[in-house]
Amino acid sequence: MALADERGMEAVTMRELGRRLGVEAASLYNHVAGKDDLLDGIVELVVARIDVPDGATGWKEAMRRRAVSARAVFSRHPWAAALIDSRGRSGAASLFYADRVLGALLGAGFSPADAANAFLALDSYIFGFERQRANLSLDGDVDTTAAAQELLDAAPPGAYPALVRVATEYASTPYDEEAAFAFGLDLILDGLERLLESDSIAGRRPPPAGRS
Amino acid sequence: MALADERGMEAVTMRELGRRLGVEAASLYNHVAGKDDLLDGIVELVVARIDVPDGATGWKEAMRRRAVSARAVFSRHPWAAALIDSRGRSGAASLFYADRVLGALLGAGFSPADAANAFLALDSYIFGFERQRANLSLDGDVDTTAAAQELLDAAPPGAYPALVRVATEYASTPYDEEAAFAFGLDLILDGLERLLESDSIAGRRPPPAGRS
DNA sequence: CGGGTGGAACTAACGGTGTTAGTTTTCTAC
DNA sequence: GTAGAAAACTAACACCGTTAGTTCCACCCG
Repeated sequence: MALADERGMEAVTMRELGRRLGVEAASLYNHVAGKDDLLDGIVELVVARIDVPDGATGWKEAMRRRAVSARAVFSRHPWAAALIDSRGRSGAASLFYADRVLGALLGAGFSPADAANAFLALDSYIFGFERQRANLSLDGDVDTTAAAQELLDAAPPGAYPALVRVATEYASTPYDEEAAFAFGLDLILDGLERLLESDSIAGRRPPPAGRS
Repeated sequence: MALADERGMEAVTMRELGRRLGVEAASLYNHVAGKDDLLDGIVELVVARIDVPDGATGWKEAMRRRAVSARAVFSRHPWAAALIDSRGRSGAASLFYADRVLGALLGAGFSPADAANAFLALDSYIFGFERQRANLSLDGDVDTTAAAQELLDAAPPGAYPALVRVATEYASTPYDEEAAFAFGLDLILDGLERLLESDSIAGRRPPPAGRS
């Protein structure tokens, strides 16, 4: 993880890791089954760092905390989200994580199907947001106003009117990533809350899994 | 793309592609600057296949169409989502795509900041969902009831109660991916609609970018 | 104290990757 | 028919993950 933090994921190679540890690459195979095993271990470590609902706080706050916690982890380790979704998450930490999240949702009154869908929707958003952040801001604090200005300069005069209008906006007022993340997150959380309320009013008729 | 479709992304290598074209690997460099250039080209082709708002249909329907279109493309080319988010999207097709989406949102009355946030939220969800789908169902039609049963068998007896409860549900009734996707999508779209209505009622006071 | 045992390092190599340099073939256009 | 360009070829480089076989060294037991 330290190696990935400092030099990026593409630098974590058996030989480089060995060099880092003062050891030959082949020697690592005494401790790890292979590179896949190594990466799986890293994934487990990362997932274990994400805050997990504790059962005491309400579901909405718990979900929000989980989301911002995941985002904090991904911001500290920009390679983590890409790594996690390039491999399955099937380790103990991942199962524990899923269990706690689903537990919080079931405890709040969601049906099993809705809980699963809510979990999937939230995780899709959280991981998807990170993915977009990672490959448009290139990790690290990019000056978004400068980036917007650059796009304005590079764009052909007539083309992309809407894109230009939005870029103009962000060329003057800086982009607040925290607010952007909260925007979509609250959309989903508020929607889930409304779903929960309408179901409890409707008197426990099993709700359809899909579209309203 | 044909090679990736048939043998997976890890099979698209310079030498294999050359073999496919009856040519040596090094010869490809007469047509492509390098592998990055090649992959960028593939990304452009994929993005160009996603339906783009045409300006005639309402914003909500246009966004939904775009989402299901993207999902259809990703389902035909399971490697595409991972490829796109492993590289930036900066080509002409990507810019065109972004412009059309933002245009539809601006035209519907969203402020530039809200349009950008809505675009980001939707794309985060669309791509994030695909990512999750790809690495838990392993491309192709996995029997989800069997997978759920397998998890039930493998889980330690006492652990993961919530996970087990949800898995039990899906061991009997099969998982409807379409419905699961629509679940989160409608959450976001309905939330955006509500945001739009409340803003237009509130009489054009510039709305905060972030949480409600 | 001495020897055996086992873990963890080493060297060397294999097949595969992207990529480059230099050369040769092939096609097109005058 | 030939000059020149486009695109193929061969050969090689540096790197990757991984394996086989070997050596070293520290610990335990008699």
